[in-house]
Amino acid sequence: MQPLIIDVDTFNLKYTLECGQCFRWQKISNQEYIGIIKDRVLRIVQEGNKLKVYSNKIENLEEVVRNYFDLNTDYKKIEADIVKVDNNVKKAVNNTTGLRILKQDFLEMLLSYIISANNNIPRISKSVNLISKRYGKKVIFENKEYYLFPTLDELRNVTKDEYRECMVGFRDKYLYETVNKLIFDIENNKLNIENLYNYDTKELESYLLDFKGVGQKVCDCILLFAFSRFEVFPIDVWVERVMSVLYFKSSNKILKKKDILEYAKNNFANYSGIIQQHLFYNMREKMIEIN
DNA sequence: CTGCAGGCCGGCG
DNA sequence: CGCCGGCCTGCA
Repeated sequence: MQPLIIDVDTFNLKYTLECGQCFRWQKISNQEYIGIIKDRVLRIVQEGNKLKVYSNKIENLEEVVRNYFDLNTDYKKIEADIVKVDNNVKKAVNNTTGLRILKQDFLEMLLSYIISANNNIPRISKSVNLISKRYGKKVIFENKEYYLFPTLDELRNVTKDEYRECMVGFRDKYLYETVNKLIFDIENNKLNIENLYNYDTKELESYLLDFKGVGQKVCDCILLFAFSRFEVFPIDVWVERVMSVLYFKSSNKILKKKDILEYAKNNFANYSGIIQQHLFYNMREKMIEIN
């Protein structure tokens, strides 16, 4: 088939898909990945400022891709803005320009980041893929099978033990209770998922923190990667490490998450989440030194 | 064999 | 309140 061609600016497919915000994209090469957005499978190739997009489903394809990769937001302007923050940020952003925050599915983010607690990326991917394979719809694309992330309804009758069979370990009960709470809230008119996008960030945060298995870090990841709330700053052990080296090295007192959060709020402000992803990616790929 | 990985919960001081 | 031990699983 003829690919859909999309012109892009300040966009890097590799940095965007490998910065750790998503768990299911398969890497073919540095310029080519296969993954799932909503109800379709896509193979995307980046050639300079062009994306070639192949999919099993053509209708609204450009709109779906533009929305997922947030291509209608002016990242050139955002990056020009955040490089002024300080030299660490400037260096990081220049190394990984075009890294964008995805607009991913809420349910998938909620469950994936619950699974992420005290876990590592290969195992998180494995669990999310198992859950999709067992409960999601099968899609054939280029003669191979793929599985959509299941809907709430498809998860309705899944038991705690069945989650555990997906290798999620002690997080089984959190997934089970979370799915049940979502279904309960919807059926009792306490929740309309579409409406969550209209909540202000504090309101959304307090709703998310009510789920078992969702603490501050998991909550911030959902706010950032599903709801594009760029002002949040998820702090995991890696971010804690890079922040302490870059900004608190001369400090004598014991560093607390609260201190880092306050620093980000004061200095990174409305683009904290984007800066976090650049710093995290740069550190993990050793593009900046942290000793 | 231990230790530990992109935290969270629950119990305790 | 803040602190701390335990936790599935897989890999070093």
